[in-house]
Amino acid sequence: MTINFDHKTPIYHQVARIIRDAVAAGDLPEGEAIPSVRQVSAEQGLNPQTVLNATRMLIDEGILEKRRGIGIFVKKGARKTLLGQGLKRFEATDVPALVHRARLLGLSRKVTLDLVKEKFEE
Amino acid sequence: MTINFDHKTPIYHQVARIIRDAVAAGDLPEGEAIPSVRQVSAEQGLNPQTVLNATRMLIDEGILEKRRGIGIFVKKGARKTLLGQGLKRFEATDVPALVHRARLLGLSRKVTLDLVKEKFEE
Amino acid sequence: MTINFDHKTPIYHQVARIIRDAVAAGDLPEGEAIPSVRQVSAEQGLNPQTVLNATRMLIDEGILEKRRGIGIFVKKGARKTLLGQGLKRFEATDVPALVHRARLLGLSRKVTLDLVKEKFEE
Amino acid sequence: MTINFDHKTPIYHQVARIIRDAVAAGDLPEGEAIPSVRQVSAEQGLNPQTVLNATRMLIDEGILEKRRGIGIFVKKGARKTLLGQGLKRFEATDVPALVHRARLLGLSRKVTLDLVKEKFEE
DNA sequence: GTGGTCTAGACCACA
DNA sequence: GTGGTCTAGACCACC
Repeated sequence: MTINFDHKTPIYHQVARIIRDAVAAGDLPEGEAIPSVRQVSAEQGLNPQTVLNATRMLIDEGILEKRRGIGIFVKKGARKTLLGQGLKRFEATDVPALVHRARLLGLSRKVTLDLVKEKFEE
Repeated sequence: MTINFDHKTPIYHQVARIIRDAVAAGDLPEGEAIPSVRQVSAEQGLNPQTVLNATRMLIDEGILEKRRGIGIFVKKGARKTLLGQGLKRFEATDVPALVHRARLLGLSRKVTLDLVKEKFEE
Repeated sequence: MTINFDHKTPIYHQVARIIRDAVAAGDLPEGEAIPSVRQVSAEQGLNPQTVLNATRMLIDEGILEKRRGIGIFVKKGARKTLLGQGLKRFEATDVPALVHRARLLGLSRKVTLDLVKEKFEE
Repeated sequence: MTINFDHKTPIYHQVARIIRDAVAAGDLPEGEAIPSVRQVSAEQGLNPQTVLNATRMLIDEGILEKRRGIGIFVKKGARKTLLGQGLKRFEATDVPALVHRARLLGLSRKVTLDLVKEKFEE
């Protein structure tokens, strides 16, 4: 769990990404509570507001849900939601972006595929 | 040459990107002057400072160079620099990021390669 | 901390110089935040942009680093970097330039050394 | 005779420096005409105005003199003037600046003198 | 004509 | 609170 403070990407995005990955990987099981905002902010040296921003983002995305007075929980079906969103984004954004860049660089289809294949085998 | 004022990426980044692409594509030949800051700012309805921000960025990157009192020129070797940087980034960052995401989604090598291949053929 | 508004060297260069010297002297310790852009601009009667120009310069030089939403900090190793750069410049540029000028003026080695020695003792 | 177009120092300063050095070295003898503005600007790819700026500067300094309709000449006593100015500047500006920098770097008198001595012997 | 610098004042995202 | 970006408008040195 590493936060990059000088990075261009906002810290609350980084926190949200870490939580998302933990849910997708099953480290934060569905239906269970996530660590409290207070705890996370203290452990990581973050402003509580920043951590709250991250959870708010994930609640909006339908990954987490707040139960008043108790805590924040991983929503039922969160993993499925995450994987679905991820796949959609992968097909509609990530792959096209890669192909676009490959074309700008003048790379052939074969060279590009070889690079991806090679990386996959590492 | 279109600037998106609503987009969250800073205008001067967009301008820099446009110039970079024009240099990489050879539309702005090496050794030649680029349009003056004032001309661009007038044409695009931008503040000269904003355009200057973009050129400063590209000068720092070694793509452009100033000649006192005359204007801003495309540096010799700029295309090579750009393509080199781009290729390096493609191999070291873009492809690994794609593969990483594919793995998180549980996509097989074959499925991923098919998605890329398909996009390439569009 | 004095800014000379009449001097021909840009104000933001003067500000950068002041910060550099403060870091080199240890007045701004490594890892600590420097005074905020707004504070400095208010105290010195400068435009925030002008102060920002100086900090941008020093960030590019690797002396300072930003932490999102918190402030600008003296980078670890900044003093060493500064003194290293300074010494390198002193040996490779300043001393040769002095000797070159002495030779153009037809000054002997002894006379030159005496001038330096004398100045040192003031 | 090399002009650095991207250098921070103005081109007309560079031109003036070249002429000054040529006079001091005797390559442009006192009483003789210097190459015409037109010729220099054509040969070096400079704006005539730029070359004029340099000569005007040197006329102000008492190094050159204009003879209407004939050309620009090296003034009698120019070498002496140059060497005098140079010596004055050397003592009052160059040496103190070097010593100041040495002190900022924490260099002792001995180390500094050794550096100068060493450079002198090259 | 070119870019360089500075000011004043505004709005925004982030912590 | 922090810095980031943008605009409008001014003056300057340089070529």
